Amino acid sequence: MGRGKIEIKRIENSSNRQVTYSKRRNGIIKKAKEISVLCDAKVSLIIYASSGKMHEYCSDSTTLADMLEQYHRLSGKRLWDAKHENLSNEVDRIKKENDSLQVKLRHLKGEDITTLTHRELIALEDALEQGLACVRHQQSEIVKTHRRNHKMLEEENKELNFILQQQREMALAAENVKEAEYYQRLRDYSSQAQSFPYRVQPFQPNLQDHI
Amino acid sequence: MGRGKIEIKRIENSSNRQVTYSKRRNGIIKKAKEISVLCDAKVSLIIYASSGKMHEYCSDSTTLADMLEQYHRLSGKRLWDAKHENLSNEVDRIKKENDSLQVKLRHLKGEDITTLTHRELIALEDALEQGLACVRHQQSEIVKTHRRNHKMLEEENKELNFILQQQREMALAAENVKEAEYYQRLRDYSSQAQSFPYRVQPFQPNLQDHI
DNA sequence: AACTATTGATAAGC
DNA sequence: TGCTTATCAATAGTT
Repeated sequence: MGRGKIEIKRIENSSNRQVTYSKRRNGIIKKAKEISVLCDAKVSLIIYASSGKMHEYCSDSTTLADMLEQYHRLSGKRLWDAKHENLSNEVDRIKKENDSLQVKLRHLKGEDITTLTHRELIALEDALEQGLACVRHQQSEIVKTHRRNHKMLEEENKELNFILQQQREMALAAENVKEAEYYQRLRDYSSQAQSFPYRVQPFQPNLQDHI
Repeated sequence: MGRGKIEIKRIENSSNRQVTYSKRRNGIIKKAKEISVLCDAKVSLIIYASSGKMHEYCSDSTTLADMLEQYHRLSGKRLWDAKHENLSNEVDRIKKENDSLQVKLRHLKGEDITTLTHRELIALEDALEQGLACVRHQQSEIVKTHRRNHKMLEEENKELNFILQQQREMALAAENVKEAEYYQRLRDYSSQAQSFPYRVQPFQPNLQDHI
């Protein structure tokens, strides 16, 4: 279509090629739009010119990512890079490991063991016994530690009580001293007031008994 | 182009739409091939019909994966990042789950339990005891089954031996009958051959003793 | 980029 | 689907 027929082979004239590219590119994109509207189709179109410039078209109803997702599902071909595939493999690997761990865990809990052989059951029993021994040992360790702590606290308590007692006694002694001084001053005052030479106060031999 | 002009909007008649889709799809793919040859361009075209069927075209000189790689580089848009991130997250999630399972397993085996509280140790002990009970029960079940099977085999064996013995006896009896017949014929012959009125043959009272 | 003669695509019909 | 054909659309070459 055009002023003359053309052979479908590379256009050697660079500017002609460029012009044809531009015209036909628009043509294809228009066609893509039309088919997507007319026929309710999803179209994804990517064109790279030899110059390196890129043009793309994607139906309004979808995205390129969606298209590729569907492509992946329908064709089974993998378009993603190696990294993606590695991740995918890793997920599979870890999932398998997970399953295996879950099975082991269930076996140790005594679940799903009807399919095990006698030999496997014996190994399981051994493992459980050893685990139980360790756990009980640890429990007794904890009890021991608790006891030790308890004893230490008790002793500390005793010591603190002792110190407290000492402090109280010291405070009491100070009080007595003050009291003694008070009476002394009273005596001084009396002797002064009465202008009498001397008078002996009653002695107090056991201060502790007052507490 | 065609017998009449058409409006660019969804074709409601389903079979018309299907026919138009097919024709135009071929048209676009032809155009794509032409531009890629004429203008040295790389073209990638993916079309999904509303029916779900997929058609694709990709220039001979390249692959879809290459095209997307270039797309990635030229547009900067990341088509599979979301997917990638999802996978990455899933890997993390499963790894964590894995770790937790490993820890549980180690605890049940009595390892790494020094950091556990007394309460946790008690729970662990309970779990181990229950597991042990299940495993031992299963072991005894297996032993029971083995015993039962053993007994059955013994009985079957006995029965087979009995049947075999019977067959031997029957075979022996049959053999004796044949032998008796043989001697009878011999007797008959002798008495006939001598054409003598009668002559008593030596009697054989205990045939069995000959065997 | 606009024009247009010409070819190519395709809508309708079978 | 495939074929045909009248008609319209795309575009090659020109300006």
